[in-house]
Amino acid sequence: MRALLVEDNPSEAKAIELMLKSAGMVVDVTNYGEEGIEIGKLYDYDIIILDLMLPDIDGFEVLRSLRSSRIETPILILSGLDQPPEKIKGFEIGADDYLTKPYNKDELIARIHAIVRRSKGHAQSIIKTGKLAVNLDNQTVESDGKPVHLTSKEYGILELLSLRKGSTLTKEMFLNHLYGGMDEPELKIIDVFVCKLRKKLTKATDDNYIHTVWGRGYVLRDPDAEEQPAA
Amino acid sequence: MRALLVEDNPSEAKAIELMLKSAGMVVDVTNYGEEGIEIGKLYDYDIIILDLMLPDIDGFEVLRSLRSSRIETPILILSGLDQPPEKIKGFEIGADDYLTKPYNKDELIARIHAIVRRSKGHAQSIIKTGKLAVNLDNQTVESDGKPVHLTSKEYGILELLSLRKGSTLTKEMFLNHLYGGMDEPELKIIDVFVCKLRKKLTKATDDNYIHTVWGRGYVLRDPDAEEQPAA
DNA sequence: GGTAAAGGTTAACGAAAGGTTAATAAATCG
DNA sequence: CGATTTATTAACCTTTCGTTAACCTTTACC
Repeated sequence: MRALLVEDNPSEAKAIELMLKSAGMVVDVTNYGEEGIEIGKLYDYDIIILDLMLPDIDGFEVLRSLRSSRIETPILILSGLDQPPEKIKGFEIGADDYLTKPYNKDELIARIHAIVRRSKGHAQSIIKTGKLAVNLDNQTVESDGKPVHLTSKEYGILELLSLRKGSTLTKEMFLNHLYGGMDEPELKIIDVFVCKLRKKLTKATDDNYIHTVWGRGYVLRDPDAEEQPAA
Repeated sequence: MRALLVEDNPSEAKAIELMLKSAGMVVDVTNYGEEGIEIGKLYDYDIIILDLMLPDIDGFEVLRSLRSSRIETPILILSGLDQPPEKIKGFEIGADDYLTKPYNKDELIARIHAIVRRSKGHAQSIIKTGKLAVNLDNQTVESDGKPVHLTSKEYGILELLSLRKGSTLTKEMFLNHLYGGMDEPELKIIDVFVCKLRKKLTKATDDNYIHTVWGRGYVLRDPDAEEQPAA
């Protein structure tokens, strides 16, 4: 999961960044609203966390600007103010959730998980595909109840496949989901992780869940499913 | 599907080109309005995507020039301006749709698909012919609900046949639909793909959909249909 | 703080899929 | 029948994918 944090206060930013990373997220941080707009448009984040109190631009401006650029990324607003008018204003122009400081870590993480899940059309935080069960909250995977150990990148691949199961995802999308900032490795790394992941999954399930779509990417599909309307 | 993109800003052009290609289109790009007019007349595109803000010529001039040359290719206009007078002016002289920047990728692709479909007289994005169902949006084919795997060129042949089913299409038309720019292979390749495609389709349907019109080309026809009024 | 283990990354190479050409066989027309 | 067009197959080349091993980086633990 890839997140963008827009927070002007550096120490506050660092604190939140650590919270997010401890929950397994890939996090990009900016202390400037303008920059937030810029890179928010540039990359495809799973969520943008936005502090309302920015020095150069009002947080609402960032939100409005992103939305008017048709950026559909879910946005969670953080705020010290608990003023109802502000709150309502924020929701109206398209924020997906609103959290008032001080908030606690677990609540922040839980809300983020819920927003991202719902934005991809999943009501539950456990996504089941055949014998596989991917738990988005604690980033674990089970096969028929037995835990499957995955490394964090392997999990990242499976997470994206699960969130968008049934559709073909390009390697670029995986790269985008797995890495933050500018230091992306080579595309080829995705092949390697898919290979490792497949090996672990077939060992655990005796089935093949990840299908290759030549020249396009990969799809997650339930091998027991009757019919596939195609993606 | 073959598209011509006329966009003066090179980085913008590259971005859009990638979007279109990721949706499986064959794309030619030009950064100049004059050139857009020229190659727009020369080749038979399924759609022309036109940015209004060109350095040498006004986008409307391109549009007007193409239309006055009896080029009926559907044209989608992109624009940074959201001024109603401009908009109306654009539609009046024959644009088929109008999209204001910034737009999002899915919307752009969806509109293009819709325009091309309608320009060939199809209301739905799934074209059914006997047991065959060709899904133009995700480029998949089904026979009685079962997926038929086609390579991208094979699909390209069937796509054009479906879009213009009932009419005889020359090999040149297929070549034109399948390849962009100047690097077209030999005409003969169409025979080869039609052969491969037929083989897959008869295997999947036990029927013959693609008929040869000697000396002219190929037609897609429903084998169960009574009578054919000729193309 | 040093060291082993685990994870991440790159490089390399063979396998597979797709695209193209060329060659040959079959069909159609005059 | 001969000329031309089409059908089919095989061979070839290119791109993409799968897999492994080696190498580097981070983490965890003593």
